[in-house]
Amino acid sequence: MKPRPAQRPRPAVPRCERCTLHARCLPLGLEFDALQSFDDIIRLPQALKRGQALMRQGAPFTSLYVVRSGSLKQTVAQPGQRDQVTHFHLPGEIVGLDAIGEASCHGSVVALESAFVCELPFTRLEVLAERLPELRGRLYRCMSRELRRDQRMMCLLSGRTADQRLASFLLGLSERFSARGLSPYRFFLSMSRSDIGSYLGLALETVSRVLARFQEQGVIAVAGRELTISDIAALEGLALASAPMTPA
Amino acid sequence: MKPRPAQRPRPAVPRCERCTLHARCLPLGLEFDALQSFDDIIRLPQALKRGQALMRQGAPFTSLYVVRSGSLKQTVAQPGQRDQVTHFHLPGEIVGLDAIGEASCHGSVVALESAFVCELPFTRLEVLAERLPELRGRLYRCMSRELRRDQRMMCLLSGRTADQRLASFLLGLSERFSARGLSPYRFFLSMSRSDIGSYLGLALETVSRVLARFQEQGVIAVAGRELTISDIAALEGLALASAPMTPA
DNA sequence: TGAAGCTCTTGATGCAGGTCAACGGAAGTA
DNA sequence: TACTTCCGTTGACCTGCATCAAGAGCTTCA
Repeated sequence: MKPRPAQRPRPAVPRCERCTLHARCLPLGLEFDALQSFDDIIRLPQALKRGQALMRQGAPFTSLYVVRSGSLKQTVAQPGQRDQVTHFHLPGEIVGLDAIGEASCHGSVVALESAFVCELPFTRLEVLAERLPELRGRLYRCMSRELRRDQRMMCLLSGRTADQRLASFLLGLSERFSARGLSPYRFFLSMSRSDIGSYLGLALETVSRVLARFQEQGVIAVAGRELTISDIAALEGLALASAPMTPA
Repeated sequence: MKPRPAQRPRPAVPRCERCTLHARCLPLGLEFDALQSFDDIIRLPQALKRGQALMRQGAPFTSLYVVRSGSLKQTVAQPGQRDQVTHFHLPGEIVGLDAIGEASCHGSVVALESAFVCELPFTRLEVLAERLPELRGRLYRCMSRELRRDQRMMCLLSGRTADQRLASFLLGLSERFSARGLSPYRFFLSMSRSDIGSYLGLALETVSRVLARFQEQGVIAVAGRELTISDIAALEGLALASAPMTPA
């Protein structure tokens, strides 16, 4: 028998611990030793170029991935329709939770810009979770959070106006960026208007128009894909209020 | 110290095993012994009357529930808007997965008709999952399946016509009933038109009109809440095709 | 340098479905 | 039995957004 090929010399400090995303990532809360074990099962960060696929719908499911930098979109092919964007994945977020227990990937995931991802082979993750209750809990919580996020999305898609959808979308991005230590007011939209439209259930023209209108109203400033939120309170108002709402 | 109050005499055959839903429920695949332990942590089935709440949004989260009979709806309160229906729970389905890792319930869950539910105190479930890898896997898989279901819902809500939404909804119900050994062609809608509308992002009037039209077309027959699918192939067609679609 | 893609914007038009309104039937209740 | 409330249906109207279309920057590549 050959020696285990994946056996790597352990660094003195776990690599995860030195990762800038550590505070936001799956292994958060693991003890030193546990973190070492976790480190051992991670496959070295993979680089993805813009447009490159991380997984393809229907391909065998083997691993979860954590976004380390860059961003990706998840799409599902619709029979007889255009593909639909179901998620945008930002740094620190986990890709593939929706394929657990399935043989194959549920959607395709493509890089929107240059990106790095860490691979977590799922069977090894399961084995590790066997002895690390902390890790198990983290996994459950990640999935549960994802469920809540999807539900919020369902609420958004069901019976909200284009303005509300866009406003919520921008606020959501702002929150996610700021949680990762980036500016909540100024960020880059790595996705196209068409992607945003697909995600929000709007035509790309509508996305463009609404952004233009928000800009006219002085709520945001857009220049191509560079976005600045000028008046976050107003944006929050737009996300909630139906246009001519009579405040109770 | 008092003896453990929850200690009940174990029946010779686990109660779960005798449950008609066993083949569809969480403990599926557990060994005899594991099933006994599982049995031990279940709280006796609770009866709910129509309109009675199983959990309220914001209340402390303590337990998962499995629907044993009847049906429930989950709603989330929207700031300044009408409550929105996010799920219908049928027998064999688990309620509360979206609250795991949270202190409080994410939505309210109300019985749509007389119903029975089994309560699974979550902390005890976690302890049990510690020694039952099978159970852990089941839980992951349930959550993952839920994620996929929500995603399908998001796709449905985003850019599908009222006809497609209704058709998919009815097919989904049909499938879920048939998976539980009930007729896929004839079932009772325990939810109101308004609930369906809220769930599908449509006005209740639209739900009513579309159902009427489906009936005219001979695809279904509706009498109040009694529904019959007369032509399931046609219904599947309606679920997919956009009205004047040019098949590529 | 120009041609061929793109992505994005902006304008004009039409329709699916929301909203308002009125009514009939069923179920609960006094 | 009548009274109230809720639910479902149907009609009329109107609006938000999709769709179609044209053109303007931007890359990319030969």
